[in-house]
Amino acid sequence: MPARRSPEPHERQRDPERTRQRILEAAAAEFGEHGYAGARTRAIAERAGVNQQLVSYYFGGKEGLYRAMSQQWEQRREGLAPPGTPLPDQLRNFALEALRSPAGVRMFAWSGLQWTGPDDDPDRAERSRMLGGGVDQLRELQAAGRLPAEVDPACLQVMLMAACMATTTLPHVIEGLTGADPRSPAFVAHFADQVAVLARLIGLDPQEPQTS
Amino acid sequence: MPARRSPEPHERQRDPERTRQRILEAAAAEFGEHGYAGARTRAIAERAGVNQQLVSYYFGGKEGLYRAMSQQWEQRREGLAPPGTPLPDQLRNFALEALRSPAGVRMFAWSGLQWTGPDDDPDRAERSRMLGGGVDQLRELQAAGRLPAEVDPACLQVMLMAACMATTTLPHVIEGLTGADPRSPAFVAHFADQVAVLARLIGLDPQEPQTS
DNA sequence: AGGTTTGTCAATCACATGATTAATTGACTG
DNA sequence: CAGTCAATTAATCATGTGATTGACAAACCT
Repeated sequence: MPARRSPEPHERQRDPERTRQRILEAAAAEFGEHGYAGARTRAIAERAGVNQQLVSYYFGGKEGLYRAMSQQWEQRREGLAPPGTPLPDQLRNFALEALRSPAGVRMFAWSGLQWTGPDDDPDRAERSRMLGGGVDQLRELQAAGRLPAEVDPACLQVMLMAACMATTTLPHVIEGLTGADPRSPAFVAHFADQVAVLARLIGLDPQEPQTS
Repeated sequence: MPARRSPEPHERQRDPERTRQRILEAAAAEFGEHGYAGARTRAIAERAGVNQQLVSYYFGGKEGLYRAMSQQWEQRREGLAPPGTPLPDQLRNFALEALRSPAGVRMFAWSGLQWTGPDDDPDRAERSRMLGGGVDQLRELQAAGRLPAEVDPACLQVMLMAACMATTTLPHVIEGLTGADPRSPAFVAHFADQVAVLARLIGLDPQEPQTS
């Protein structure tokens, strides 16, 4: 009998960490597809291949699971925009995120509609920390005179983010307007390019290394 | 006793048309706030001040009510963009819609996330009918050489729509970035102006009556 | 090995939800 | 005024839902 002595964590029959992770992944998928109200705890357990009770055991119920998972996603989002990247590319990358982790983008969209106010928003801190950078870049651009004074950088940033998420938030509009499948890799890529084009149109190009 | 003979419809104790309408309005509010899955039939009945059963009586249940109401909203949306209006103003108006009928805009946003495909989309027809105009204007603009060839007019239109809806779809981002209340009339108005500014930045201004 | 803790499961509960049924009330007809 | 139909209500149902309970089994400790 091959009764091994010290099984590697990933081979163990009982691996709480792995189970936790599986539940979180399943939750992201389910919540992403149906939103908080539409998601079913049973469905999450099934997706994860575990017993439903474990959701309560590890996260204290549906709400706790939602919080844990959304927080995890907010943190993951922080690494999304490397500081040095030119804005058009940064935006294109964000638009492409709909391809890399559709569930994450969808969750982000749901959370916007569910948002009720600054209070009871557990992810407020992570979010504002993550979003500061983009606005700063726009402010610099404006200070350099490359953006009209009438532009409010924060608003512009928000509008561009909304634009990037359109394949997720407005698929019905896209389908009705172009006939294309808003979620197909081909279209998302095309759309991401168009976001970059828009950014360039506004004049967010990286300037050639300073003439004066 | 003032037993009047022909009471005006709105004074009658029993007025099916009025009841129908009250239910539809209540439904818009409830569905707008919580989305389809989150909305409660009981809450709709209470808002409307009628018995819950009437929802089934008039609309055949929650789903029927949702369909009826969303269709009504799609139709109402058609009158939103008068043909002659310059694009920047048209966009500003759309952004201001978050003030005039928040429920309508929110419903539109929910429907995007719930959207599963061209099939089982009852409002497809109305939507595409309503959206055609904007893209045409952009195409003309492009044909006139006032918009780079690399721009895909349909995508641009979608991105601008998404931007207009940002006070509704990304309130958490707005709050975290500006500290302002994303739903306050003051901010929505400011944001709508910024949308117009963006439109002008892209060059969607109405051209002064042709020089050549 | 024996006992304790921790991870997992099956079975079940209490409750909210959407729907149904049947009764009631008001309006219109002849 | 009786009778009929439409509008509205109250009471109840079947079911899906998230949560709980208690058994039990694998790992850990000595």
